[in-house]
Amino acid sequence: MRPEDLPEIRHLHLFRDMAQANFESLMASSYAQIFPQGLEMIRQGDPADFLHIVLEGSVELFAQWSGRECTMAVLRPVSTFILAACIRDAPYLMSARTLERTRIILVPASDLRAMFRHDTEFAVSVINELAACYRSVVRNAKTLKLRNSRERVASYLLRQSLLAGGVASYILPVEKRLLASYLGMTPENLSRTLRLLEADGIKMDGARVIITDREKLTVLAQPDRLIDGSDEIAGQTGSGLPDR
Amino acid sequence: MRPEDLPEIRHLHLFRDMAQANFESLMASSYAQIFPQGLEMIRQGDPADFLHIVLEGSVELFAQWSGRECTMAVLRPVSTFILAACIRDAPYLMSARTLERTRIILVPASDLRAMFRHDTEFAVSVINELAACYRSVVRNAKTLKLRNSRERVASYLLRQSLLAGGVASYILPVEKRLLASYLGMTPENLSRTLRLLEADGIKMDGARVIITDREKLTVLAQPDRLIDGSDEIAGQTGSGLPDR
DNA sequence: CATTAGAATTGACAATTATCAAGTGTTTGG
DNA sequence: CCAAACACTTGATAATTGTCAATTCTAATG
Repeated sequence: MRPEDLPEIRHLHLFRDMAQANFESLMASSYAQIFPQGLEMIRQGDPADFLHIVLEGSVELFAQWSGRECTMAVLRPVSTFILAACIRDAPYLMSARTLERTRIILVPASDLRAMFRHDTEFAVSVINELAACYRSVVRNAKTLKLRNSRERVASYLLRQSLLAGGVASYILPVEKRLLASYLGMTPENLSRTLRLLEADGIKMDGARVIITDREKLTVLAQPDRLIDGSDEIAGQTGSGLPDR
Repeated sequence: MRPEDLPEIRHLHLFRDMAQANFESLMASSYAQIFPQGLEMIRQGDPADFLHIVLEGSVELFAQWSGRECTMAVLRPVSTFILAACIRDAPYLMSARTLERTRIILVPASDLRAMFRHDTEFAVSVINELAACYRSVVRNAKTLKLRNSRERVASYLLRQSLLAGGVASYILPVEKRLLASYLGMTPENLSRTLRLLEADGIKMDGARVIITDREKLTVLAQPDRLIDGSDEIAGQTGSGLPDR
């Protein structure tokens, strides 16, 4: 692991509050690895031996069943993944593959489990992290069950704009076929839906999204902080989403 | 709270391992409440002030958006709910209503948050509980995205049979319209699907499910421990589901 | 026991979404 | 720069799922 990695990892909520000595001990047993693009680094069902931290590149979490697969999330630096499997010492529920050349830190799950018994501040951080992850998946399930595909696309586009600071135009952060899978639809359906949304305030130009009529898009997307928001730190207002 | 409630609560994984004095302290600030049938006891968006424990009756967790609603889970004794919202001191993401007359213990969220900083064993229990909840929602999201409604129904029916010990016949634990919403479909669609599944090894008689051809149903349902399983305690085999 | 409200079913139909196939565009590696 | 691979789009069609309306069934209540 490079020495310049440590501060970046240390800044993560998960590691921010633990004692320095404990952080160093955890990092001492961890190591970095670089994966080429398109490598399936985690296969669902395998035992969870390492907490993963993305430092560079990007990673797709996906699930498979009966010959089908779907994208569950895309992770970018700096973030951790598959914490829950590590904690429960259980098989991964999702697979992971790199979307580009990616540098990952691997933290042994057993050290992790030992550490939160030893360092209360770290335990509290793990609790907060897991609670946030849980709520994030619940939001996801809500969008899948309550919105149809057109509404999911519209709210996704609006949310991305807000995440980028309310800009009127931005580049999609992922390929469209991957976005389609993430949103629970086929690439063909996404393609047609994006076209149809040109009547509702957006315009596509390749991977560029241009919001031409935010009011109209908002009426369709009905953004909701209990779905599209994220758990902000107390005191921050966050996404600028309405209460309901 | 009744004195006979305490052992039941104490047996929950969440409270099993904490110091007795701490458990008593937590319970001392908690109180019981009885709700009539059909009462909306939690409204999504409200601040999370109490961890809830169902002691008698049953509770539906549901989500609302834009005039629609869907069932997210049904809880029965003895179990806790909305732990994550309490921990993050954030608004509830789901609403809750009683499905029958229900007795609930309310544990103040602030006491809860103070307690896991104070009692390491409790912190570890919270970590394990949250990780299990997270994995449970991920399984849910997987079934929604990877299976069509027929497959969701089939795997639900098979799973319930296995949970009841592999019985060939059992009563549905919830009303069909609620089951439909839980499975992400309309009551009409569920009704028709159940009828169609009579060609695939099941037979319905009111709320009774009769599995007439387990092999055939299994071929359709393709049960998968990474979706239909639950995080068993190490050493136990659990649901009897295949690895893939 | 009769009444009634709500659950469940069924049919007809509409909307949504997926599939298949063909083609266009874009990127990448030799 | 060219060729190949792959993403994306579009059209035609099929499958799935939802909606609306009308019964039938079931369970709770007075």
